[in-house]
Amino acid sequence: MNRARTSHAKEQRRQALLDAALDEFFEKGYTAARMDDIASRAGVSKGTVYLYFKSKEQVFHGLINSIASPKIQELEVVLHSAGSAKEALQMLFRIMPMIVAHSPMPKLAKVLIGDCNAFPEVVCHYRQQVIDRGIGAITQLLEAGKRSGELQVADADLTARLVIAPMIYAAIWRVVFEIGVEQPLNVEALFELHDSMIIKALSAD
Amino acid sequence: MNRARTSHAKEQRRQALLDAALDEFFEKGYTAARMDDIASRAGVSKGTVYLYFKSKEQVFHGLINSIASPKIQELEVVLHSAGSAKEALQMLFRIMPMIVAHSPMPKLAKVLIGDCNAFPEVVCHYRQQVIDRGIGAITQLLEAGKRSGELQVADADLTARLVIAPMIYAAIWRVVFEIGVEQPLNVEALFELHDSMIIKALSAD
Amino acid sequence: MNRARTSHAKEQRRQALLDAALDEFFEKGYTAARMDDIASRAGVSKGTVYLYFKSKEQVFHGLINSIASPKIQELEVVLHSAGSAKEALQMLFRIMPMIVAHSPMPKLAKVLIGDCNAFPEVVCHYRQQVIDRGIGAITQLLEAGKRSGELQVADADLTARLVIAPMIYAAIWRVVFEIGVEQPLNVEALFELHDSMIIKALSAD
Amino acid sequence: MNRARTSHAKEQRRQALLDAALDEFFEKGYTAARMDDIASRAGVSKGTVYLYFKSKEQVFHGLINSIASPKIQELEVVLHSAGSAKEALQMLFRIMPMIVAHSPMPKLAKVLIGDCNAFPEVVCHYRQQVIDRGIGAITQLLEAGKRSGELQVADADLTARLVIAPMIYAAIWRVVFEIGVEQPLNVEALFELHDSMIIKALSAD
DNA sequence: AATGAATGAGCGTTCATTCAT
DNA sequence: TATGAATGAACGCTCATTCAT
Repeated sequence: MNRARTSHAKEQRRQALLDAALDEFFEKGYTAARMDDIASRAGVSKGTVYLYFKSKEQVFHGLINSIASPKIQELEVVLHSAGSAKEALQMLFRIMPMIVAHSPMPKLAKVLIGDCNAFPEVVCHYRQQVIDRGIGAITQLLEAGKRSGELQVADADLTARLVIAPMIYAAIWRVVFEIGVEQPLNVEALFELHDSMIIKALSAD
Repeated sequence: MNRARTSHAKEQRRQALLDAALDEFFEKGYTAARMDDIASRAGVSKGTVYLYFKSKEQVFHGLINSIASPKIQELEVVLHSAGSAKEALQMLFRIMPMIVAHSPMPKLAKVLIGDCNAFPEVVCHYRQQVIDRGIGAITQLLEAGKRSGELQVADADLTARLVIAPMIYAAIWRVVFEIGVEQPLNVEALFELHDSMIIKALSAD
Repeated sequence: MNRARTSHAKEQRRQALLDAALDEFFEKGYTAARMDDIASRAGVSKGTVYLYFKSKEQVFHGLINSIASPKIQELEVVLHSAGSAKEALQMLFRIMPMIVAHSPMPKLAKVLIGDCNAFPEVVCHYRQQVIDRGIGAITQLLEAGKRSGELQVADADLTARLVIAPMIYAAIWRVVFEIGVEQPLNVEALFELHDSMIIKALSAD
Repeated sequence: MNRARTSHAKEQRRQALLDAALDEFFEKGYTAARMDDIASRAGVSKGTVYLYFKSKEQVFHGLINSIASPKIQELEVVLHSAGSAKEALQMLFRIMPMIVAHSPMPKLAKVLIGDCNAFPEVVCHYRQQVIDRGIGAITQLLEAGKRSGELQVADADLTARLVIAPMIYAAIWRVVFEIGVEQPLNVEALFELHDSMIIKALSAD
């Protein structure tokens, strides 16, 4: 492979390595993934990986950090831009299938679940920076809906969890059960249904 | 360790090894789990494991088989014993928190998710014998409720998935985010809420 | 297996173990042969072998000792019973194919060759008690024939070696190259030819 | 150990490993030989062996292939270059002691004999490519001598075997009985004697 | 005397990491 | 910066040996 001289080229190569790492970690899990395979998937040789990451563990940390944070900020912005709570929920239910079907989130989730015990700090950090903030944003919108009388919400935090549960379910389903399967889960329809059921369940009588 | 001479004692030891294996696989993942550690967790020496299982892979298969199938049969029986669809759902929502909090299912799920790519046949078999049957049973009860006019169900299969989604969510949550955390998720309350929201969402207007 | 109470029964079982050991050592070599397999081939359990032999090494030694010595004494007797040197040689050439085709010698030779470096004392002992005595006996008969003018012998020791060389060749051939081969070496014919050629080569002009 | 960078240096290192392997297999047998010992005898570490050979078995195959074939072609050429059958035989009897005393053949033969049952395909291949061709070449020269009236040959194939038998004998003798022995077999004299006896035995009356 | 469950040292093999070029 | 040969710790698995019954 020709050399990455500029800092831009280096950043690109670093990203290529992270992409390769995600795929390898996803397919094999952290322990079974081989540095060699990450390297060749990124089109470089084994030693090169160590120019960009100090160790396999650092590749993992780099991977988590590169994916985690940005998405949540987007989410927070989107939810705050909605006029009403129901509108915000509907935006959410339109975003969710996109995340499940067209983002690296399911792969990352699989990796995190599989290797969570090997990286408790990562899990902790991830929970605080991603999960808690995500659930927090939804909790807030539910409480706003409750205050405005728009929604009937008994426990906003638990309700937020029920709101995102199908996303977790669908993400897991995709990465675990849809490897080489002909009939994939209809994610769009699932979230449309979820939308209508949640709206009905939270509507004032 | 004293010897297992009767076939009963041997079966007990086999089970002790499977228990140890579940914990090790759960904590480290299949690849990172060491046969040595499984052995000492079960209180025997390395070589002894191989008296009960031909290989690490066979330990894994033994583990999956020992946990998977029986539970689902129970579920099917329970659901069919209910008088009405709503009653059946309520039984389901009382069972779910038990499964999440007091069965090996969450640990097993974590293992399966983490190592699904290493054992596609296991995943396939598990899906057919456990997942599809579980979702199938719920789908049937929803359709029965629909036929009797008790429930409003647009798509029974997708609805069944939304019914179980919080169980997947809660199971994952427990094993991933509640390692050494002081404030655990209130699973009971979550499923009570899920119960009331699902019932409301499926009720005739 | 029922117990061997009398010392005769014990001796029989010991012999059964040695027979099994010869076959196992022959088929796998000393290192690759498993005590377990020797035991089951003899129809007893693993632990029983250790009632008759202190260790795997002792099984090997027991095996060598049980086969080696007696045969050579027979040979010495036979050769001394002959009227003339040529007669003695002819007896020898009739015995040789029997040894090659119908005695455990080829198997034993294969084992000894394969594991000679692991058991230098055994090899040394075997050479002194079997090989040197065998070659010595033939050397003596050749020298007797030379003294009587019956044979032309330049170097009796080397000639003795040329006399037995085809037996070594045939023994090796059988155990190495005739495993599952349809057309075996015609040992009888080989030694008839050897007989005639040696006689002609050693005859006075 | 410094690195083998050029393909020439790598070929050299591969050869060094094969040399080490021959010695280890010869001394301990295939099963008892340790990859570690092969490595250190070649001056490299354990892992390095696996850069050159996929497995212990492949080391064995590599060893057989590296030694077997070339020698026989030489032999065929040499025998065909002789003016007469007797001349050819004499050349053969001058080559034989060289092979026994100064080639790896005796060591290789010992290894092959000791582990023939573990590698039946190797034995089969070796027999066809080396043994049968070697015996075939000698058979042909004997038949040529017979046709020209130079030699009296009853059965060319069996005679060829008697011609080479002392080489097998001497090779075995060397590797089995001359480990740490002061008085080695006089191989030169043995083959001189064999020469004269064979010539006499095959001469027309 | 016989069994076979248990042990643990030992070996083949893998792979993260290093480093000379 | 990039390479890939070399290393050696680590792990799955085997099997000679022990010992309680």
